[in-house]
Amino acid sequence: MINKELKLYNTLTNKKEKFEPINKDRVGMYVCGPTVYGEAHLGHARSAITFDIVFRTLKYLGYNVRYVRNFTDVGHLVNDADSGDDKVEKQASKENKEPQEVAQYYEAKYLWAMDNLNCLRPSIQPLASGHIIEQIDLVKALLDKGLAYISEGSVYFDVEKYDKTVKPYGILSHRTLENTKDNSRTLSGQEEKHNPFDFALWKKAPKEHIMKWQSPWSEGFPGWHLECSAMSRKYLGQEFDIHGGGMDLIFPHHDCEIAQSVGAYGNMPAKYWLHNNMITIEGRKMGKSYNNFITITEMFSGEHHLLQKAYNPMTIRFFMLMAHYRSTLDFSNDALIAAEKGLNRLFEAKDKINSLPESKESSFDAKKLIDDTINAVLDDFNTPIAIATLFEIAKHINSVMDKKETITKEDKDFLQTNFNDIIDNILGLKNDNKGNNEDVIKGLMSLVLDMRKHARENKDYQTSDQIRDALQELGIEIKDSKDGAQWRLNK
RNA sequence: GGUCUCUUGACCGAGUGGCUAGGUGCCGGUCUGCAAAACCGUUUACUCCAGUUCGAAUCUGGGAGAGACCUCCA
Repeated sequence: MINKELKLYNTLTNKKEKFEPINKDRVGMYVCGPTVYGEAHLGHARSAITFDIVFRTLKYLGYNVRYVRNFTDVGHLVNDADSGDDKVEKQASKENKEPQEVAQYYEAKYLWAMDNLNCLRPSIQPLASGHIIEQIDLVKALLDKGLAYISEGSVYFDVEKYDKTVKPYGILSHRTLENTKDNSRTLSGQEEKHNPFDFALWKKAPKEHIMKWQSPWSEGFPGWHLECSAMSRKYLGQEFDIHGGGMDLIFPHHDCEIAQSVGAYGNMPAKYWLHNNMITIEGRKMGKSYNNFITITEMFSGEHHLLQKAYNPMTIRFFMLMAHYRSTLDFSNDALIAAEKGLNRLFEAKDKINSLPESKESSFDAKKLIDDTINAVLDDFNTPIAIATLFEIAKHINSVMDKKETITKEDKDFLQTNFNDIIDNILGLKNDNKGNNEDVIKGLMSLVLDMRKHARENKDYQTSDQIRDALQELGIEIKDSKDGAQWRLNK
């Protein structure tokens, strides 16, 4: 264990707090994952990257972390109670596929994208559809406590009763029930509910609904917030350390989760609630509902009208880490390009450490700079400060290389270990600038063949033969024809 | 309408009551046959108004603008 203090901003208290795990060296973290009815976009990436940093930092500190992130493949209603449609199912009928088919497809795509962004896979990635029994049990527990009621085959959470008899509703978003009452929209089809702000725990499925399960109340499906309460409890226990997600989940999602868990089991599910801010695009939140999102696939390929070019995964990751996770981050090509160049500079410095000339003395305090970097990360995951400090170190590395500064062997070894450790393991930035080799080879070949053609036109057969022979050595066969030269790689 | 947040230089983006954040760009330099790359140096700043203070971009009050949540949402 590394004996350093980690501070994190707790939405519950609106304060930065010292992290003290419930168990000495084990940490449980639950993060709300995506609803798998569409492709992952930059917003999903931000959330995944944010909590990847949390995960990596905790591991760096020596904690044994169990990181749980769910896939929501069922149960999120499109439009409150009035339609009863399920997002996954709706998408399925649109694509003429089985709901499970759609969910699995997007689940795989999501994982592919996050793997590329070098996000470590969570320890457990449960599916909502695989935990119907646990969710039914939770509904039962709430009914037993009298905090839920049955209406027309559906079960609703009695928010008012909970608020009066158990705990104030809305403690995470810091709003009062009075406040919520005043502002709840009156939606159609809510006659089943006692109050408009009550939320569904179990919904009776309309006959055309495909995704449905047997329950004591009706053939139906679980309510919007239930899965996270049920699954976090199953894998992390009744009380765990960190619960995370996007800021847009604070209300109602996380407040409902709290109400369900506290109502059923008596205690707060998590101690620390962490929320990442949104990615914006032209000042607006990026999201499906605004139809202004860029998928990660599009980022990698550059095929989107707002993209000037393709961006590689590490550029995207670095771009996100250059802003603090609790600030909104505005998407722009300029910022991405700036990130790309900056990251390369950092990688170049990293590669140089090994070949630095050693001296008797160091002209700068490597230990302090590394300390500053780590302390920045430990101060509520302040990656922008950490990165700024890494750039400072990079500048020193370059200066030593230019013989304007000096470094001892000891400091050099220290940097080699720690600079790399921070970049590789804490920030999770890896230098895999392999790029698209095929395009490069094609370009190179047309260039080489062009030069050979010129040589032949000038009757410089010595050069043209030299090119052909050298290519032959590399396993590239040249075939001259009337229409020019063709080539083939014999491997 | 209610609750809350934000407003920093050409762009992105940190931050603290007093000391140049950092990146990208621009400009200058080193290097170079020329160029590019690389490296070094430099430059422009805190939405407006009033107040507290020896001193505020940072605290307080007010104005303007933007955004988030209040409905599924990372």
